[in-house]
Amino acid sequence: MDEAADFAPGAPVAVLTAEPVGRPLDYRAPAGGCGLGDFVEVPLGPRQVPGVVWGPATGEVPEGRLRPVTRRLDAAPMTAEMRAFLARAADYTLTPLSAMLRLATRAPGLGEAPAQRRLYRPGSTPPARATAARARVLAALAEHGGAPLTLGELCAAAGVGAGVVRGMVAQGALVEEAAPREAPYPALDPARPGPALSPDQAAAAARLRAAVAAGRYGTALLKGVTGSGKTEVYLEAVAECLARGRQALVLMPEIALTGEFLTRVEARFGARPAEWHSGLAPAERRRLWRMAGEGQAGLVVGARSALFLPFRDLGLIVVDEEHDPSYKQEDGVLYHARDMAVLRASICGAAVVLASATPSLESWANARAGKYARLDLPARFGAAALPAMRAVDLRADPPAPGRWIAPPLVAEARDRLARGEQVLFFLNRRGYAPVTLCRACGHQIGCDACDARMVEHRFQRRLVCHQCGATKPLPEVCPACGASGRMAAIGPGVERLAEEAAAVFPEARLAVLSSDLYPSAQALKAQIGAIAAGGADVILGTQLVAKGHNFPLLTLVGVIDADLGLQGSDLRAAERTFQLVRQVAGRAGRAERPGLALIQTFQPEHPVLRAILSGGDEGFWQTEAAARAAAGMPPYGRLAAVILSSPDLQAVFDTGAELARRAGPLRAAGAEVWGPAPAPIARIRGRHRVRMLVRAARGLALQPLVAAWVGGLRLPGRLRLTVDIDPQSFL
DNA sequence: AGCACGCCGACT
DNA sequence: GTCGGCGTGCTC
Repeated sequence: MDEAADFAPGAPVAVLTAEPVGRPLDYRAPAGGCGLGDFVEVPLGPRQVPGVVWGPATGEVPEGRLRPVTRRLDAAPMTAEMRAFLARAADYTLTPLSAMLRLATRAPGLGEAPAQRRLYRPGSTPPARATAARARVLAALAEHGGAPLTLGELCAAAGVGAGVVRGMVAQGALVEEAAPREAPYPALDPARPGPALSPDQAAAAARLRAAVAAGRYGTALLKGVTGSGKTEVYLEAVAECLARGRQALVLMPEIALTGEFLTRVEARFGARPAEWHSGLAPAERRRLWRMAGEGQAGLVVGARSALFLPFRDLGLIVVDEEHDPSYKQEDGVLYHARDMAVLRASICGAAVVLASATPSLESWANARAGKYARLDLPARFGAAALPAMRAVDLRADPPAPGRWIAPPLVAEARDRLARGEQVLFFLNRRGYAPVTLCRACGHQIGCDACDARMVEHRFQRRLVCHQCGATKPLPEVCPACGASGRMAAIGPGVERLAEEAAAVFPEARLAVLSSDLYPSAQALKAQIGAIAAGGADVILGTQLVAKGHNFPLLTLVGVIDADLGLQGSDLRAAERTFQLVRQVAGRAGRAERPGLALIQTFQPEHPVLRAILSGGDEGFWQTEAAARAAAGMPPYGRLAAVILSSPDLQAVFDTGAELARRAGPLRAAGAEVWGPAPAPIARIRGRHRVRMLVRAARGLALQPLVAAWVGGLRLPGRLRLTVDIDPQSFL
């Protein structure tokens, strides 16, 4: 424990806590001294809070006034690499260092000694009086192959009371031993033979293995269409990493973390990996956090926050579905998990694999520029071919009024259903209807706290605000003009589509996959599993169906409104639509049966639709890249957004104007500054919002400029200022 | 984040 | 005269 004490007892040290102080504070080293990275407990005002020994004292406060560190905590010290990662991530995202530490210490009971539990195994002496109960206890233990059991397990297995066990311990027939509650994860065996790989897969796997074996930073973009076997390929990289005794991390969009992937890992390595996501029980969270820190968790599969686990020796990070927008954390600390993965890997000498069928333009451009290696898996693995894709021109084949599934799609679906195959209708809109308006006066029901229309959710029988989650009942009487019974649902949501599907396909079993219809991620995953096993004929889904789920019986995908994402002026509208429609279409025909995707649109001649339909990926990316480069937009230029919000409208605009006045140094450095302008959603949760946007050339060090710009400002009252470096969403 | 300090209006 | 509203600022 007391190896390398960098600071002698009483020596001044800087300790970083997760408190909003933001920076390390000076303390005196505790009795026994402490080392860099040690987890400690320090007094802060009237409280005791956990922290990390961050470095030599800053000297901001005279030594005589320093309070001592209370104690060292029983946790593996934070590695120098982890500290460097947090510091660089804080600088990059313009986030206080303390907030980064909070991300990295999301484990309950950090400071407490690891919980122990008592285990029982047979002792050397046989029971003095061999009663039936005592014999059952020994038999129960023998049945478990000699592995020790807890008191509860043993009593249940033997059908005896705790008294029997206690008596046997007293006379030496049983031995009681303490074991850490936090058991290591079962070791994965990288030497097990992997599956047979196609020549393309084998070639890609060999390159990834070599990259991991090199033991230093490098990023590869692994591009392969749905079903091309990307997972098998990057699991070979995982195998290489494990064989070298280093840890591996596979990141997935939270919703894509299903049992299917864990089962594949088990088949490959003989044991399941450790899992990290927001739904984890506190004890499990603590166990994984500690095991990662002790190097005991060889492979962790997790959502984006797993990036901040205290890995001892991380050799590989895989970012699966790397284009997925959910990798960008949009509240609290604003970071992009893909970018932070590359940052962490570059610091700790790990390989990165970015896997996707439809890479982000950022990654595509980095590969083209030679910053990333590029590996393509062209063919689908196995018998299936890519789904055929056709447009349904809604101008020529419109659905009946009040309906949204056009006749060609209905006909095709009937055929598939008659053959016992599954059909998916995709509409990226939760709820029943996006707009509720009064037929008498035209009033639309909006949220009281947000500048947004409320969406009818018919299953819930309420109107829901998709910005703040507020709900209210559907009014019988128009709140504006008082007309009764004139409120009308306008436009389709996935629930309304289900209603239509039930009418058009009365025999079919329907399943609606929308995140709001399930109480927990667990329930949603169970439903996805049931559907994959054939528990439904027609699936109505929002975008979550695009995220890597495999439905073997599915042969027809109908995209109800491909124009939906193209309407806004969002920088990434084209890219997002391309990725989403391609991903959804890729759900069709994974098994032996050929798939078909029908894409409903009013503008089949639109370049994005043409690119989707033609399958000309490279052409699409080149066109998109050229347009972004011409506009100086990411990835060929850099953006930073500043969002001001306050309940006080005047304060928001005044501060925006003040910021605009102070933008001189930014402009002098070559950046453009736009705004202040009301945000597209000008009010959320009662807070008015104003945006400013900074654009700069890629070579410009944007963060220091923005930090100086924003930092000099005195913020009145309840006004909040958020800086979003590399913004993805422009709401 | 807490928790103090502090400076103005409504009561005993 | 005092109680208490929460705006402002500090925590080593």
